[in-house]
Amino acid sequence: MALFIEHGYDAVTVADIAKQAGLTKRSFFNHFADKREVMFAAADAFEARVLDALGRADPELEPLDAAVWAYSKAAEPLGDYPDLARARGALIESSAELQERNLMKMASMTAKVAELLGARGASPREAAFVSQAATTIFTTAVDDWVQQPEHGLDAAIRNALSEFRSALGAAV
Amino acid sequence: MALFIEHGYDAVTVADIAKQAGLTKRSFFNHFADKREVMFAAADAFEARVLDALGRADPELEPLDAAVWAYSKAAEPLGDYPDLARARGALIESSAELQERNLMKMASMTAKVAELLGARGASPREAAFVSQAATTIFTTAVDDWVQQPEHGLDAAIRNALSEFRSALGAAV
DNA sequence: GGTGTGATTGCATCAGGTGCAATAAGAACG
DNA sequence: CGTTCTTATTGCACCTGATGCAATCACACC
Repeated sequence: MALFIEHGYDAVTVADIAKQAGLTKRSFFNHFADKREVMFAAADAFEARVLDALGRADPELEPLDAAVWAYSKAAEPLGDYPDLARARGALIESSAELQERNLMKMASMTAKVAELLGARGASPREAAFVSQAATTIFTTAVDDWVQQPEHGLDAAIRNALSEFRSALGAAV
Repeated sequence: MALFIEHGYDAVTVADIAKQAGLTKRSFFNHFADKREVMFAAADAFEARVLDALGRADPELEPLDAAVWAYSKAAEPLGDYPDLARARGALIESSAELQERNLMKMASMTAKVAELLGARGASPREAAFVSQAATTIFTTAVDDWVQQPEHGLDAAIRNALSEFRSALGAAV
């Protein structure tokens, strides 16, 4: 990430990354499926925490509340490093292929969350809609928080959820 | 698309495509930014129709209804060719890089729709949430329709919108 | 000290993608 | 009809990402 930030994502080659890590290009591809993946190792861990939290969520909670709670819980370790999140976000925004990969990761996580919501009793359709809503709420909250970290990520999530409810409340 | 369907996306090279079209690899890249884009020429045209329709939508409609109406209107020309949509969908699903590109296109269109909803008077936040909802509803409807085309795409959209409302109604 | 296992590497190879300069193909014009 | 201007096509050199395979290195374990 340091290399990417300094020179830009496109300007850094896989050989550069490998050299920085004291390895060869070939070894890089033993650890990461492609150049993009190196930016998403943390995201994979985050997904695991989300799914874990959702599995432990209060069964009484409505699907949307449960999903948002899981995101909130999983995001707790990130809350102390807004600068890191901002740098990562800027990097992703700077490269189309990173944006694509990011969307893919989010979509994949959304699908898995939906599956767990289904296991909690929601219909597949409801689970899919609610999970998509939770993803939207979470990414919106992160964007807000990254720009104004002072109130904390948790508050940003609660705020985004509330705004989502009032935005969709009129229409639904 | 015929080549992709016959041999699979990965197995077909850009040189193959160019040869089939009576051109060279270099000329292919004069027409398409990359190999993936060749699958999304129609999608770009669809986006244009969505934005155009939304511009003409009844100003009295609530944001979500306006957006969904625009998708419905823009999708009319597709309604007669469910087989084509199914083949295209299967192809995209078969390739991770096509999925990524598809998500990117949808995200980009979602952002543009949100902008137009903003121009209709919605707040940026409401516009973003509603536009994301409309995208979810539309893609869900297309999936449904592709599997059971007999009731028509328009009915599938209306149905998905209704299901969205009832799924989010309890939570919102 | 020997052995087995996994990580690392070198190498060859391929496909996607780009910049640049040359050239072919026409359309427009006198 | 011939010229000119524009645009599409091409060839070529070159780079990066990515993969398969075989060799080898490091090292924990017995």
